[in-house]
Amino acid sequence: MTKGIRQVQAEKTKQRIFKTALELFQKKGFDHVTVDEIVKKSNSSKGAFYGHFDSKYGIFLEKFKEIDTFYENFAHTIPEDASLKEKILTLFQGQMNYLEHELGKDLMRSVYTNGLIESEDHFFANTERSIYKILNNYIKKAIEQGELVEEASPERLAMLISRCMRGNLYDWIAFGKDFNLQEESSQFIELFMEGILSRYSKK
Amino acid sequence: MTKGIRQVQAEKTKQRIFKTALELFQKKGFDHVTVDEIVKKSNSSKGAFYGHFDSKYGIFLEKFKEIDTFYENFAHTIPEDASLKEKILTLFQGQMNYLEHELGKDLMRSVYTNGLIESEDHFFANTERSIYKILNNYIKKAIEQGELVEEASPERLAMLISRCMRGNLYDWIAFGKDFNLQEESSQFIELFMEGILSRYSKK
DNA sequence: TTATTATTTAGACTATAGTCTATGACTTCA
DNA sequence: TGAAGTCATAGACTATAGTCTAAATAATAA
Repeated sequence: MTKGIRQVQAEKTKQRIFKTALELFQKKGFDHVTVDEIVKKSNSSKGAFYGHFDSKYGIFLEKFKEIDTFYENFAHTIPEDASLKEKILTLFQGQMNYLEHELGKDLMRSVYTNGLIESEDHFFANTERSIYKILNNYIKKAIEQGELVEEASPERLAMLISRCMRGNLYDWIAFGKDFNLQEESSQFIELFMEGILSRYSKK
Repeated sequence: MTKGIRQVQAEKTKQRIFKTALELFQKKGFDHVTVDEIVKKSNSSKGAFYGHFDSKYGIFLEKFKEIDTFYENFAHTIPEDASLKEKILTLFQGQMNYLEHELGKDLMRSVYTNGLIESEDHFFANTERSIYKILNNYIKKAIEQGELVEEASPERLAMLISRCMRGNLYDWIAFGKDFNLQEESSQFIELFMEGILSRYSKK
């Protein structure tokens, strides 16, 4: 079943809006770009814009979804036989590096602001599925291999660990330039993993 | 030096706006109350409103500052001779209980959204001075009494611990009704403290 | 092929946060 | 005591995110 002319046209419009918007955001910062401006520069219209995206934030969310691809690729580069702690530290470093340098603070600010908006579907529950899966697998494997006791709940621990990520990212966005994301989050997760191990490892 | 009629009048106006706004927020939720509505119902004006508050959020921030009083009172109720872990767990519980039941999720949502806005002065650095001081004192005392090694930096650990608070509060706001704030943050901080102790205590 | 329906887009319109300026009333100081 | 300055407030105005309706045209059915 081939795509009709219409769908192709619509997709083109969407991409035009998307690219123009990201360019403008990059150049002037999210808050200094208006929807009217995006629409004008991309030769489209409000109708088209809101037909394709839920909001100005929506543009970012679209971009943010690329993170899933990153996670999946990155997870493959971590050796299977590393310890749970090593795996998670490496994942943290890779993630923070990616978020800081590929996506950037402005985009992350939008993502985190958006996460706070009241809505039925839990934002992070949807957007970060990949990371939960990866964490889950690591923990399950650690239990199977006797690194952690049976009582440790993978879902629960994955949630707590991902919360560490959010805490560090929040502070990075909130505390501004003096905050070294890589350094801070490494230290943080190392302490937290220490706690998990001291509680849940078969000593 | 007594206050002139003007200052008294201005303070009255401010309080009228403040109370009316909080009432309306309570009744209809932050997002469903307009500044025009607040101004009209409080028999004041836009000029007065923005003369007294920076923004609609500003109202909340004003209320949020009361938290300092809470911290100071609460800290006194914790026995001096408790262990560091006990002190911090108790503080967490008290704080989360206060935030959930006294200030409420809507207000906290505003505070956390506001914390993400780009600005020179670090929002949490200013608003949460009290909590840093309290945490700092606890940790210093723990070092003095030999609970923790000398190398532990009170400022650093206080920052990390307060980050745990922010992480849990963020998730509470983001993940909606299924999130038990008390339970979640107790578990979280317990693991984190375990990590701190396993790293920094003179075993 | 023609008629009907659905989709995409244009752009006017609405809602609302925040700005700006004028005004009048207190305060200060000669 | 009155002139000059300052402060608090009113409310019109601006900026901009998001809604709504209609028009154009592709897809589908008869």
